[in-house]
Amino acid sequence: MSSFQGRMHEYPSISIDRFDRDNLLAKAYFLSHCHKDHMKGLRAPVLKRRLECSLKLKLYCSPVTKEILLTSKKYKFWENYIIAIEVGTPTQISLVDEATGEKEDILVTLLPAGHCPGSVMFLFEGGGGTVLYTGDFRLAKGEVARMELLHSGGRIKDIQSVYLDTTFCDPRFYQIPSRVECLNGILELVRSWITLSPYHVVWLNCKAAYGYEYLFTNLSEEFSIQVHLNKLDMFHNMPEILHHVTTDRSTQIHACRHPKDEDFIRGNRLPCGITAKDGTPLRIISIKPSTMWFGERTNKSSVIVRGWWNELPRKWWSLKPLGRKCLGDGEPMYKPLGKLKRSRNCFIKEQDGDYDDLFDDSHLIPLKQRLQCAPRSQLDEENRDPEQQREQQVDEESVSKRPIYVNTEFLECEESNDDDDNDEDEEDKEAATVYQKRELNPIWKGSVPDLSVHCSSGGKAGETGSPQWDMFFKAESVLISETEEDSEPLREQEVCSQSPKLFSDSEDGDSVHLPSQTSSQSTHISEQGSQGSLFGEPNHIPENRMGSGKFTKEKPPFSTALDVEKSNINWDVQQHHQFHPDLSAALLNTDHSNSSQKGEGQQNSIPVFKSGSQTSSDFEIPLTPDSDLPQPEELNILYNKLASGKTITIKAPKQISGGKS
DNA sequence: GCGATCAGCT
DNA sequence: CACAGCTGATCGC
Repeated sequence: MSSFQGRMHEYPSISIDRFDRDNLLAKAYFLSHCHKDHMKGLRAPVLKRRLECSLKLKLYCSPVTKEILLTSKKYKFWENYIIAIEVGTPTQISLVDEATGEKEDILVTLLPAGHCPGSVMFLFEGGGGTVLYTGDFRLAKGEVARMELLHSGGRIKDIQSVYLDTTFCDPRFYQIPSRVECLNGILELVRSWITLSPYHVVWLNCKAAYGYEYLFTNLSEEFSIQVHLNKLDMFHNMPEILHHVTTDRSTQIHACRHPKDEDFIRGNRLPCGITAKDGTPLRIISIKPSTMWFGERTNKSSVIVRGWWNELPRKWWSLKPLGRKCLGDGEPMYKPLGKLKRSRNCFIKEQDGDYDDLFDDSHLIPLKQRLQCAPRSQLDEENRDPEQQREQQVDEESVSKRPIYVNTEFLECEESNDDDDNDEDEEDKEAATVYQKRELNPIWKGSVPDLSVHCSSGGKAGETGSPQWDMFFKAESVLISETEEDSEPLREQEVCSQSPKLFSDSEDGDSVHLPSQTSSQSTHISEQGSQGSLFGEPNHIPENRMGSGKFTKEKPPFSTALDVEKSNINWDVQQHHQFHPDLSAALLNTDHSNSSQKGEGQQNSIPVFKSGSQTSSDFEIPLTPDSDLPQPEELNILYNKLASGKTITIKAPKQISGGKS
């Protein structure tokens, strides 16, 4: 849940992404995107009543957000109160006090946020100054810098405040792979799986309602296989998406949901209940896209974790991510991080007393967690560690060149509008306040053009260097788990497109009834809906944004926002069915050799398959206390049995007293 | 019956 | 932790 309460200091009469409590008195509403945690109160009867009594009250959002919102019956009553604003089109809005008739004009500009279809940031300009509300956003390095509407007269606009979600402004997310990297990895994994046989299917475990569409469309494009979804109506005016998704269950790529879909997958069934016509059990892997994953572990050796999850007793490891201490008791709040400075490091305290305490309690945070990111000119070049210098070099290659001065509670930064450093000594411009979502999120990174973060952390983030994500994402081999059942080896056959005849549409007792499965839905593409960019593309699409290679054929909507959040994929890959003797025999040898190379020094690692030339297969998850560790001999026996296709019986884990069953 | 809140889960 | 949800229980209207 976003902790932003809906209102900004500068424009307290408008509400953004919150529609309850005090926000009921707003003169205008703004919705950045259609995720539930940004829609609190939006369907409340009290708000509906207020709408009906008002002549002026409107909700402003992007055309795509409007489309999505009105698709839902629960929000249909908004129909006459929504005004869609095209992305990248500064629009004047009058805020009218209906009691007194007082009027205030503000200019609002929607900027592409790259978070999910229709998602935008709001730039407000008016009597209260220029403020930017980012909402949830995901933008590649340099992408904001290219937004012309954040510039004026060749310079960045004087942004007084940035209202920012700092969820991923944390050293733990010291590097998140790009959408392209994640997409490449997923494509290869899916390719390696679905080409094995028509019975090999993929389930995309996508929790959020929107934000994975780029994944669906790229998968569909690459393999000419539409992705199965429960319903498509929200996309009926979005042909770029609609073309790649289907309600026809007879496909090898699924993103369908069911209230108990995890149970379905554990039982080797797809949430939609589809089965192969000839009764052959499907072989399902689940892929769980996750950005949080990249913050949950500091030592990431492999993004792809294959097999074993169901078969080994759970007591052998703990899957809990590393915990994080939380300061205070608290209700997370948006609080000012500090002043965004043009060129100096001096901090101007917010006059509002509510924030005075913010800058006095940085001592609460262990020194190690503090980030002191001084401007380059202030850094002692010789004293910086190699990692720091390396990061500096990386940053220098980017458009953004200016560092931000960061500590745990506030940051100061410099702004540059050009590529040189000529404004080092520039006078202070109007300061900007950056609001952060949680007190523990210390880093603010480049929401304003031409800002970058140069950090040296005392924590672990800087110790291991930046991961090379492309290495993690290479799917070289597949480890397949086993079950007690003996299965007939499958014919390996090329699969280049879906095989509709393969699957049975008849609903057996266990299958799921999906309400909206009409054949017309999967084929009908409306041509009426040119509602702006589905992914909030900038006014101009930078050349070479997508690099080279296999993405050159991508369509524009996906070439502009393919670079940050949801696409950070953790392939929590689970294999949920029978062991394929031939394949596994070959692959298990690989695993075995990897495990052998590890030696005794790393016994608390889960065996995983590694990519490319990497030989280490560490995946460091702490052991559950008092658990037994499988000895190498046991593993050898296990591997050999698996390799030869024998049945393996796993002992039930011991009950740990006091623990959950 | 509905909405709000909370706990629990993924 | 928290991403973006969901379900179920409880309480008040």
